[in-house]
Amino acid sequence: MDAVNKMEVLKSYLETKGLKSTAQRDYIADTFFKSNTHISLDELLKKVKRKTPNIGYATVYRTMKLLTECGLAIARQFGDGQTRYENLPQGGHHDHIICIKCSKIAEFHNQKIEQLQMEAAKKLGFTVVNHKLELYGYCSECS
Amino acid sequence: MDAVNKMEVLKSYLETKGLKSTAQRDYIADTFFKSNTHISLDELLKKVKRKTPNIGYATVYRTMKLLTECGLAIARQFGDGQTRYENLPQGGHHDHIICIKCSKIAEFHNQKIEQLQMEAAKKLGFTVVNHKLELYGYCSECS
DNA sequence: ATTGAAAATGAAAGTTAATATCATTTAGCC
DNA sequence: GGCTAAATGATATTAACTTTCATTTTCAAT
Repeated sequence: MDAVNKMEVLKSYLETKGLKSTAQRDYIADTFFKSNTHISLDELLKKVKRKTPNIGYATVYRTMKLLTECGLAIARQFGDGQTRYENLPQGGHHDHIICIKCSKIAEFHNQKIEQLQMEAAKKLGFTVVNHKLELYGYCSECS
Repeated sequence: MDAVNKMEVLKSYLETKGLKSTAQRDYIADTFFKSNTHISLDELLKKVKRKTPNIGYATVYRTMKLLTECGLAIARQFGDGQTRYENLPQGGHHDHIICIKCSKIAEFHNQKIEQLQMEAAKKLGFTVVNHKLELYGYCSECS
């Protein structure tokens, strides 16, 4: 799903909820959808303010809350005390590795790990539908 | 590793760091080691205050920071805005698989998965010191 | 056992991020 | 265009975490 499609999903979500659409919210959402990192509210606000300096923190906060609510964003906490919002990746699911010193986040995907997960779950009688895998360590610059 | 062993690990950690041992810290640590849930600072403070009402929040905070530092506790955030501390389970590290219908939690451990994690991290220049793996799905009774 | 330096404590203050409030503005239906 | 509900932006509040500081305690060296 690309940014344009996501905007459409958002639009129809607003309609079903009887909410109004505004230039600010659209711009915040669009900026978020075009970002490819795990972005915090402050970072997103800064980005948005470049073109629209009068947008307030509260509006960014409320927009991200809305996007999280309708599944277009995922709120994540990596332990540095800040909530980061994950834009649903184009290539589907991925896992994270987080530097415990500088908080840098890298992404990876390993099919074999996922297969082993399924097998481990099966042994316990479970059927996996989703998972969360986070590695914590030191990045090349901090080790 | 049981509570007694953990106290010993803590003690030797304090020694190597040149830190002093105190009744308060020992009691907080012991209380934590004997807990089996993911406990928050407030909860732990409350527990500790039952027998030692004059212990302060800051001391609990500092003790848990210390335990996290030396690997005897793991700080986790489940998205409710509170940090919870996980007591290292007796059987060593394990991962969780959670039933999304009945919330049953099973535990498993797979050495091969951990190895693949290390490898994936290495490719990205990271050194792993810790990880978090949670599978979500249906247990045998709910599937 | 006494002493002195370094660390620990507890209370309180400071910090940070998240959330709520409120007066004003805006969207969208009539 | 006018009306009503929602949105906005600034600010205030809250909650959790972290630091500060005066006092107390530990422990190693007498």
